[in-house]
Amino acid sequence: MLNTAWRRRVGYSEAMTTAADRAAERAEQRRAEIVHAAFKVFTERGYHQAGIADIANELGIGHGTFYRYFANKRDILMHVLADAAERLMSVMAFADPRATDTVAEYRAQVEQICDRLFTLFVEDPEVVRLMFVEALGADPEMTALTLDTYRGLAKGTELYLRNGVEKGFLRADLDTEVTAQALIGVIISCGLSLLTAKDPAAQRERWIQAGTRVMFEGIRSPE
Amino acid sequence: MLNTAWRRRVGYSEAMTTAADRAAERAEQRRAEIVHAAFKVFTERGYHQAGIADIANELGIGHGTFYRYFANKRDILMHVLADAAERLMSVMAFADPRATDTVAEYRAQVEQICDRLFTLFVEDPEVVRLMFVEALGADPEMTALTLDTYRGLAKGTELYLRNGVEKGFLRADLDTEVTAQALIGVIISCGLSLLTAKDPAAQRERWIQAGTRVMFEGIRSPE
Amino acid sequence: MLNTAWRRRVGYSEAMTTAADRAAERAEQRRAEIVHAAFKVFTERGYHQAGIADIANELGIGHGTFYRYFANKRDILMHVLADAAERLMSVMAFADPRATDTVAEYRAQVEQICDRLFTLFVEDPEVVRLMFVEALGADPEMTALTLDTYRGLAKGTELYLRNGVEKGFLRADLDTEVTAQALIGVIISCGLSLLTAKDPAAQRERWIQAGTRVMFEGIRSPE
Amino acid sequence: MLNTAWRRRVGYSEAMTTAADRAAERAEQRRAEIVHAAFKVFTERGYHQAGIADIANELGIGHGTFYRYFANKRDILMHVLADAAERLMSVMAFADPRATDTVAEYRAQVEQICDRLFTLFVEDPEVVRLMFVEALGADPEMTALTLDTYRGLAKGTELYLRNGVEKGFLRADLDTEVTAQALIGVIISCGLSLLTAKDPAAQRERWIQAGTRVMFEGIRSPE
DNA sequence: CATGAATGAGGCTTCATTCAT
DNA sequence: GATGAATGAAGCCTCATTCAT
Repeated sequence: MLNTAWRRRVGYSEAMTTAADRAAERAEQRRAEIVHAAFKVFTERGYHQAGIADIANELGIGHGTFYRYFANKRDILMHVLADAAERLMSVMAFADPRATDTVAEYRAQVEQICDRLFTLFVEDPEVVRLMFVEALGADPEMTALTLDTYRGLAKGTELYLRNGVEKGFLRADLDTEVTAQALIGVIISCGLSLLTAKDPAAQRERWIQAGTRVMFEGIRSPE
Repeated sequence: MLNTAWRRRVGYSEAMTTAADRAAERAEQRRAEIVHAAFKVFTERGYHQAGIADIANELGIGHGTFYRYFANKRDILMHVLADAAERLMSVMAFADPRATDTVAEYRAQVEQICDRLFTLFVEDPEVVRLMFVEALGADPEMTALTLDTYRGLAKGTELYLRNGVEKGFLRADLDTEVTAQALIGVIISCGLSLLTAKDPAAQRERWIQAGTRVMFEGIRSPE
Repeated sequence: MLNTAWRRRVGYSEAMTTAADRAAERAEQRRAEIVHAAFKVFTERGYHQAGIADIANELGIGHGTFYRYFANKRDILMHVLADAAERLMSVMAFADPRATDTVAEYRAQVEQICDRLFTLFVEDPEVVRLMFVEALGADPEMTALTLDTYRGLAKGTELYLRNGVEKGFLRADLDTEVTAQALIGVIISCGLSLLTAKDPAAQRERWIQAGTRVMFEGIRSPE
Repeated sequence: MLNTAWRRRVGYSEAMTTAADRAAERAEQRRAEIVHAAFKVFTERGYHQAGIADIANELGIGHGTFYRYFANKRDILMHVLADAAERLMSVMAFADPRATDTVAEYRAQVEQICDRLFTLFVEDPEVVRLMFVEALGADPEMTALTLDTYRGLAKGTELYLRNGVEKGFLRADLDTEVTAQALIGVIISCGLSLLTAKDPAAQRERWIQAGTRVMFEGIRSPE
């Protein structure tokens, strides 16, 4: 379940009618705006090069206001990353690991996940930039946190592999843990690649094709 | 240790007795020491958290001395990364892409490369940290440069795949370019994984096994 | 005192009640305070010996505050010099070059200008110090700029001389350009002289007398 | 006799045959070379912008060597200025203040002095740059010293004026002290003017003409 | 609540000077 | 004597953060 360190807990209550509630709603909206602006700024200039003033500027608010919503620069980074992670997760966690019973089914499932994932990469390259670049290098603690997140993604992926092994349509001796990490590596590489691709949409297709081929059949020629 | 594998040996003539030569040699040694110290400091604290003073302190030299050998902080980063890249390359570029004629031969070759590569990852995790973490996130320009480097690694890897396709022991329709990038992703993921592994040496073996299995045979169960 | 003569009055509308206006006014006042402090510091220690911290200290403000109002050390120098130049100009440019028709009138005009000018020199020796010492030697570019300023002063002085030549009360063959520069030289020399004079006020009178005598009649004894 | 603060005392003994003497001679020569190089460097970049390394570089010597001949950067400045002052003095002190008995004779003398002086300005603008720019603004102490030097030059000039007053060919009520200072001002202005003149040689002539005309006859038209 | 003026810790970099070789 | 490697004081500047309005 990923790591919870940068998970936002946004508790909307269903009835939001009092003035205080409306204020809280507006505050929450403001927070979201700031996160959005920070997303853009961190992506464009990089976390360290970006300043609080840049974020405030982006929104046309005073930079003092920023501190009414976030404790400090690190805090907003955490929230931005939580947002990015959530977007990533919402795509990857869509399917049910135990829903497939045959290679064909699983393959279809993988293709679907990849399709959605790589679409995200093409449409929101900021997510890639944040998750695979800024989060990784912000500082040692951030690096550790990010590696934990990657491991979390791998754990999620592993569930699919284990399902396949248990149901017998994947190799019985598959090292599900390491293999899952390797697959995450492929995904990261795809994300980074699309970041600078001239025609990301076209590349996306190739990655889906090539990725699933290797994943399922390997590279070797059928004898 | 660190300073031998990757140091540019400019080919001094065997007679190295003049004062100028000795001075040049000592200067080169100093540069290497500083690079080594920066390696450590950047790895431990991260590029942005690290200061020139930290590097100088590590060596017990005045921080003014640093500037006799490197123009500025960015300069030393470039040199450190060049070193890291060279170490990585020297391991990956060891084999001859066109030397193999069968899957078995190629697989042996891959296993050997992985063996050497993952050994580097285990023994010099700093290289991993520098190449896959710090280089990526230092600043936008560095990010671009690093992605270029990754692409270069992929291009190198592609040569092996193309050889296999041409010789017929790899699938004819293999998308060598994307597949090579995917393999680089696996390598990156392995590096990052070993970075925080409890028992990196043990993990190394699993990665070699699992990695080559997926790569050659895919994950699917033989029907 | 200092801050009134030369301050650019941007013509605020009489109703200056909005917060924004008051803020702008305070900012302008702050800028003026900093310029004033810099005036003092540069005069006392010299431009190169003075530090931003000295200026901030002089005002009892944090040195970071300085940078909210001026881009850098060079910037404040430019502003200080602009102020000094403006004060100098406002004294010299007071009279109308074409207003005089006889030697006597012109001489009275010159005496008045000198009176005002040398009064400035006595009362605000900082202006002299800044314009004739610091500005000249700050750096090669500043030197060129300052020499240009001197030339501008000479150009202004030349207008008076040309008026006299045209009206016939000054020598027809007067080299107005060079003579004007020579007169500026006399003024500079006076300023520098008063800078270290024991009794500047007394010296001032002598300069006015001796200066105008030489200027109009030369040094030679009437035969 | 100027002020002695930056006067070099170079005591050549007539017999210079022993090894020690030859060494001393070579040392003296080295000192002169360094002064010459510093002259150039200070002139080109300005005192503060110039570094000891620049001077050493100019000569192709190690910058440590510099300190074997001069105590510090300020020391070399003093020597350079002494050199410049000497050159200036040697031109101005050429004539005998008491040698003239008529206006015509004195005027000829002045023209000769100006001729030599302004020739120096044209041929060695570095002297001007050093004496009238760098010396003035190096630091407060230097400024004071330089103003003293100017006063010394004025004192020297005053001797000529006093001679004229005593002999009756200059106005009896001439304020010789201030007038002398004014004349120095004209000379300074001339020097600075020639520094940036497009055709210094041509300007030189105009300065001599215009300068002596004003000095002797004033600017007023003969009635 | 919003603001932005004020702050100062912190970091980079320069360069005059020293001193061992 | 000559050298230049080493040094660290000194100074500029940035920017995250605070807080009075």
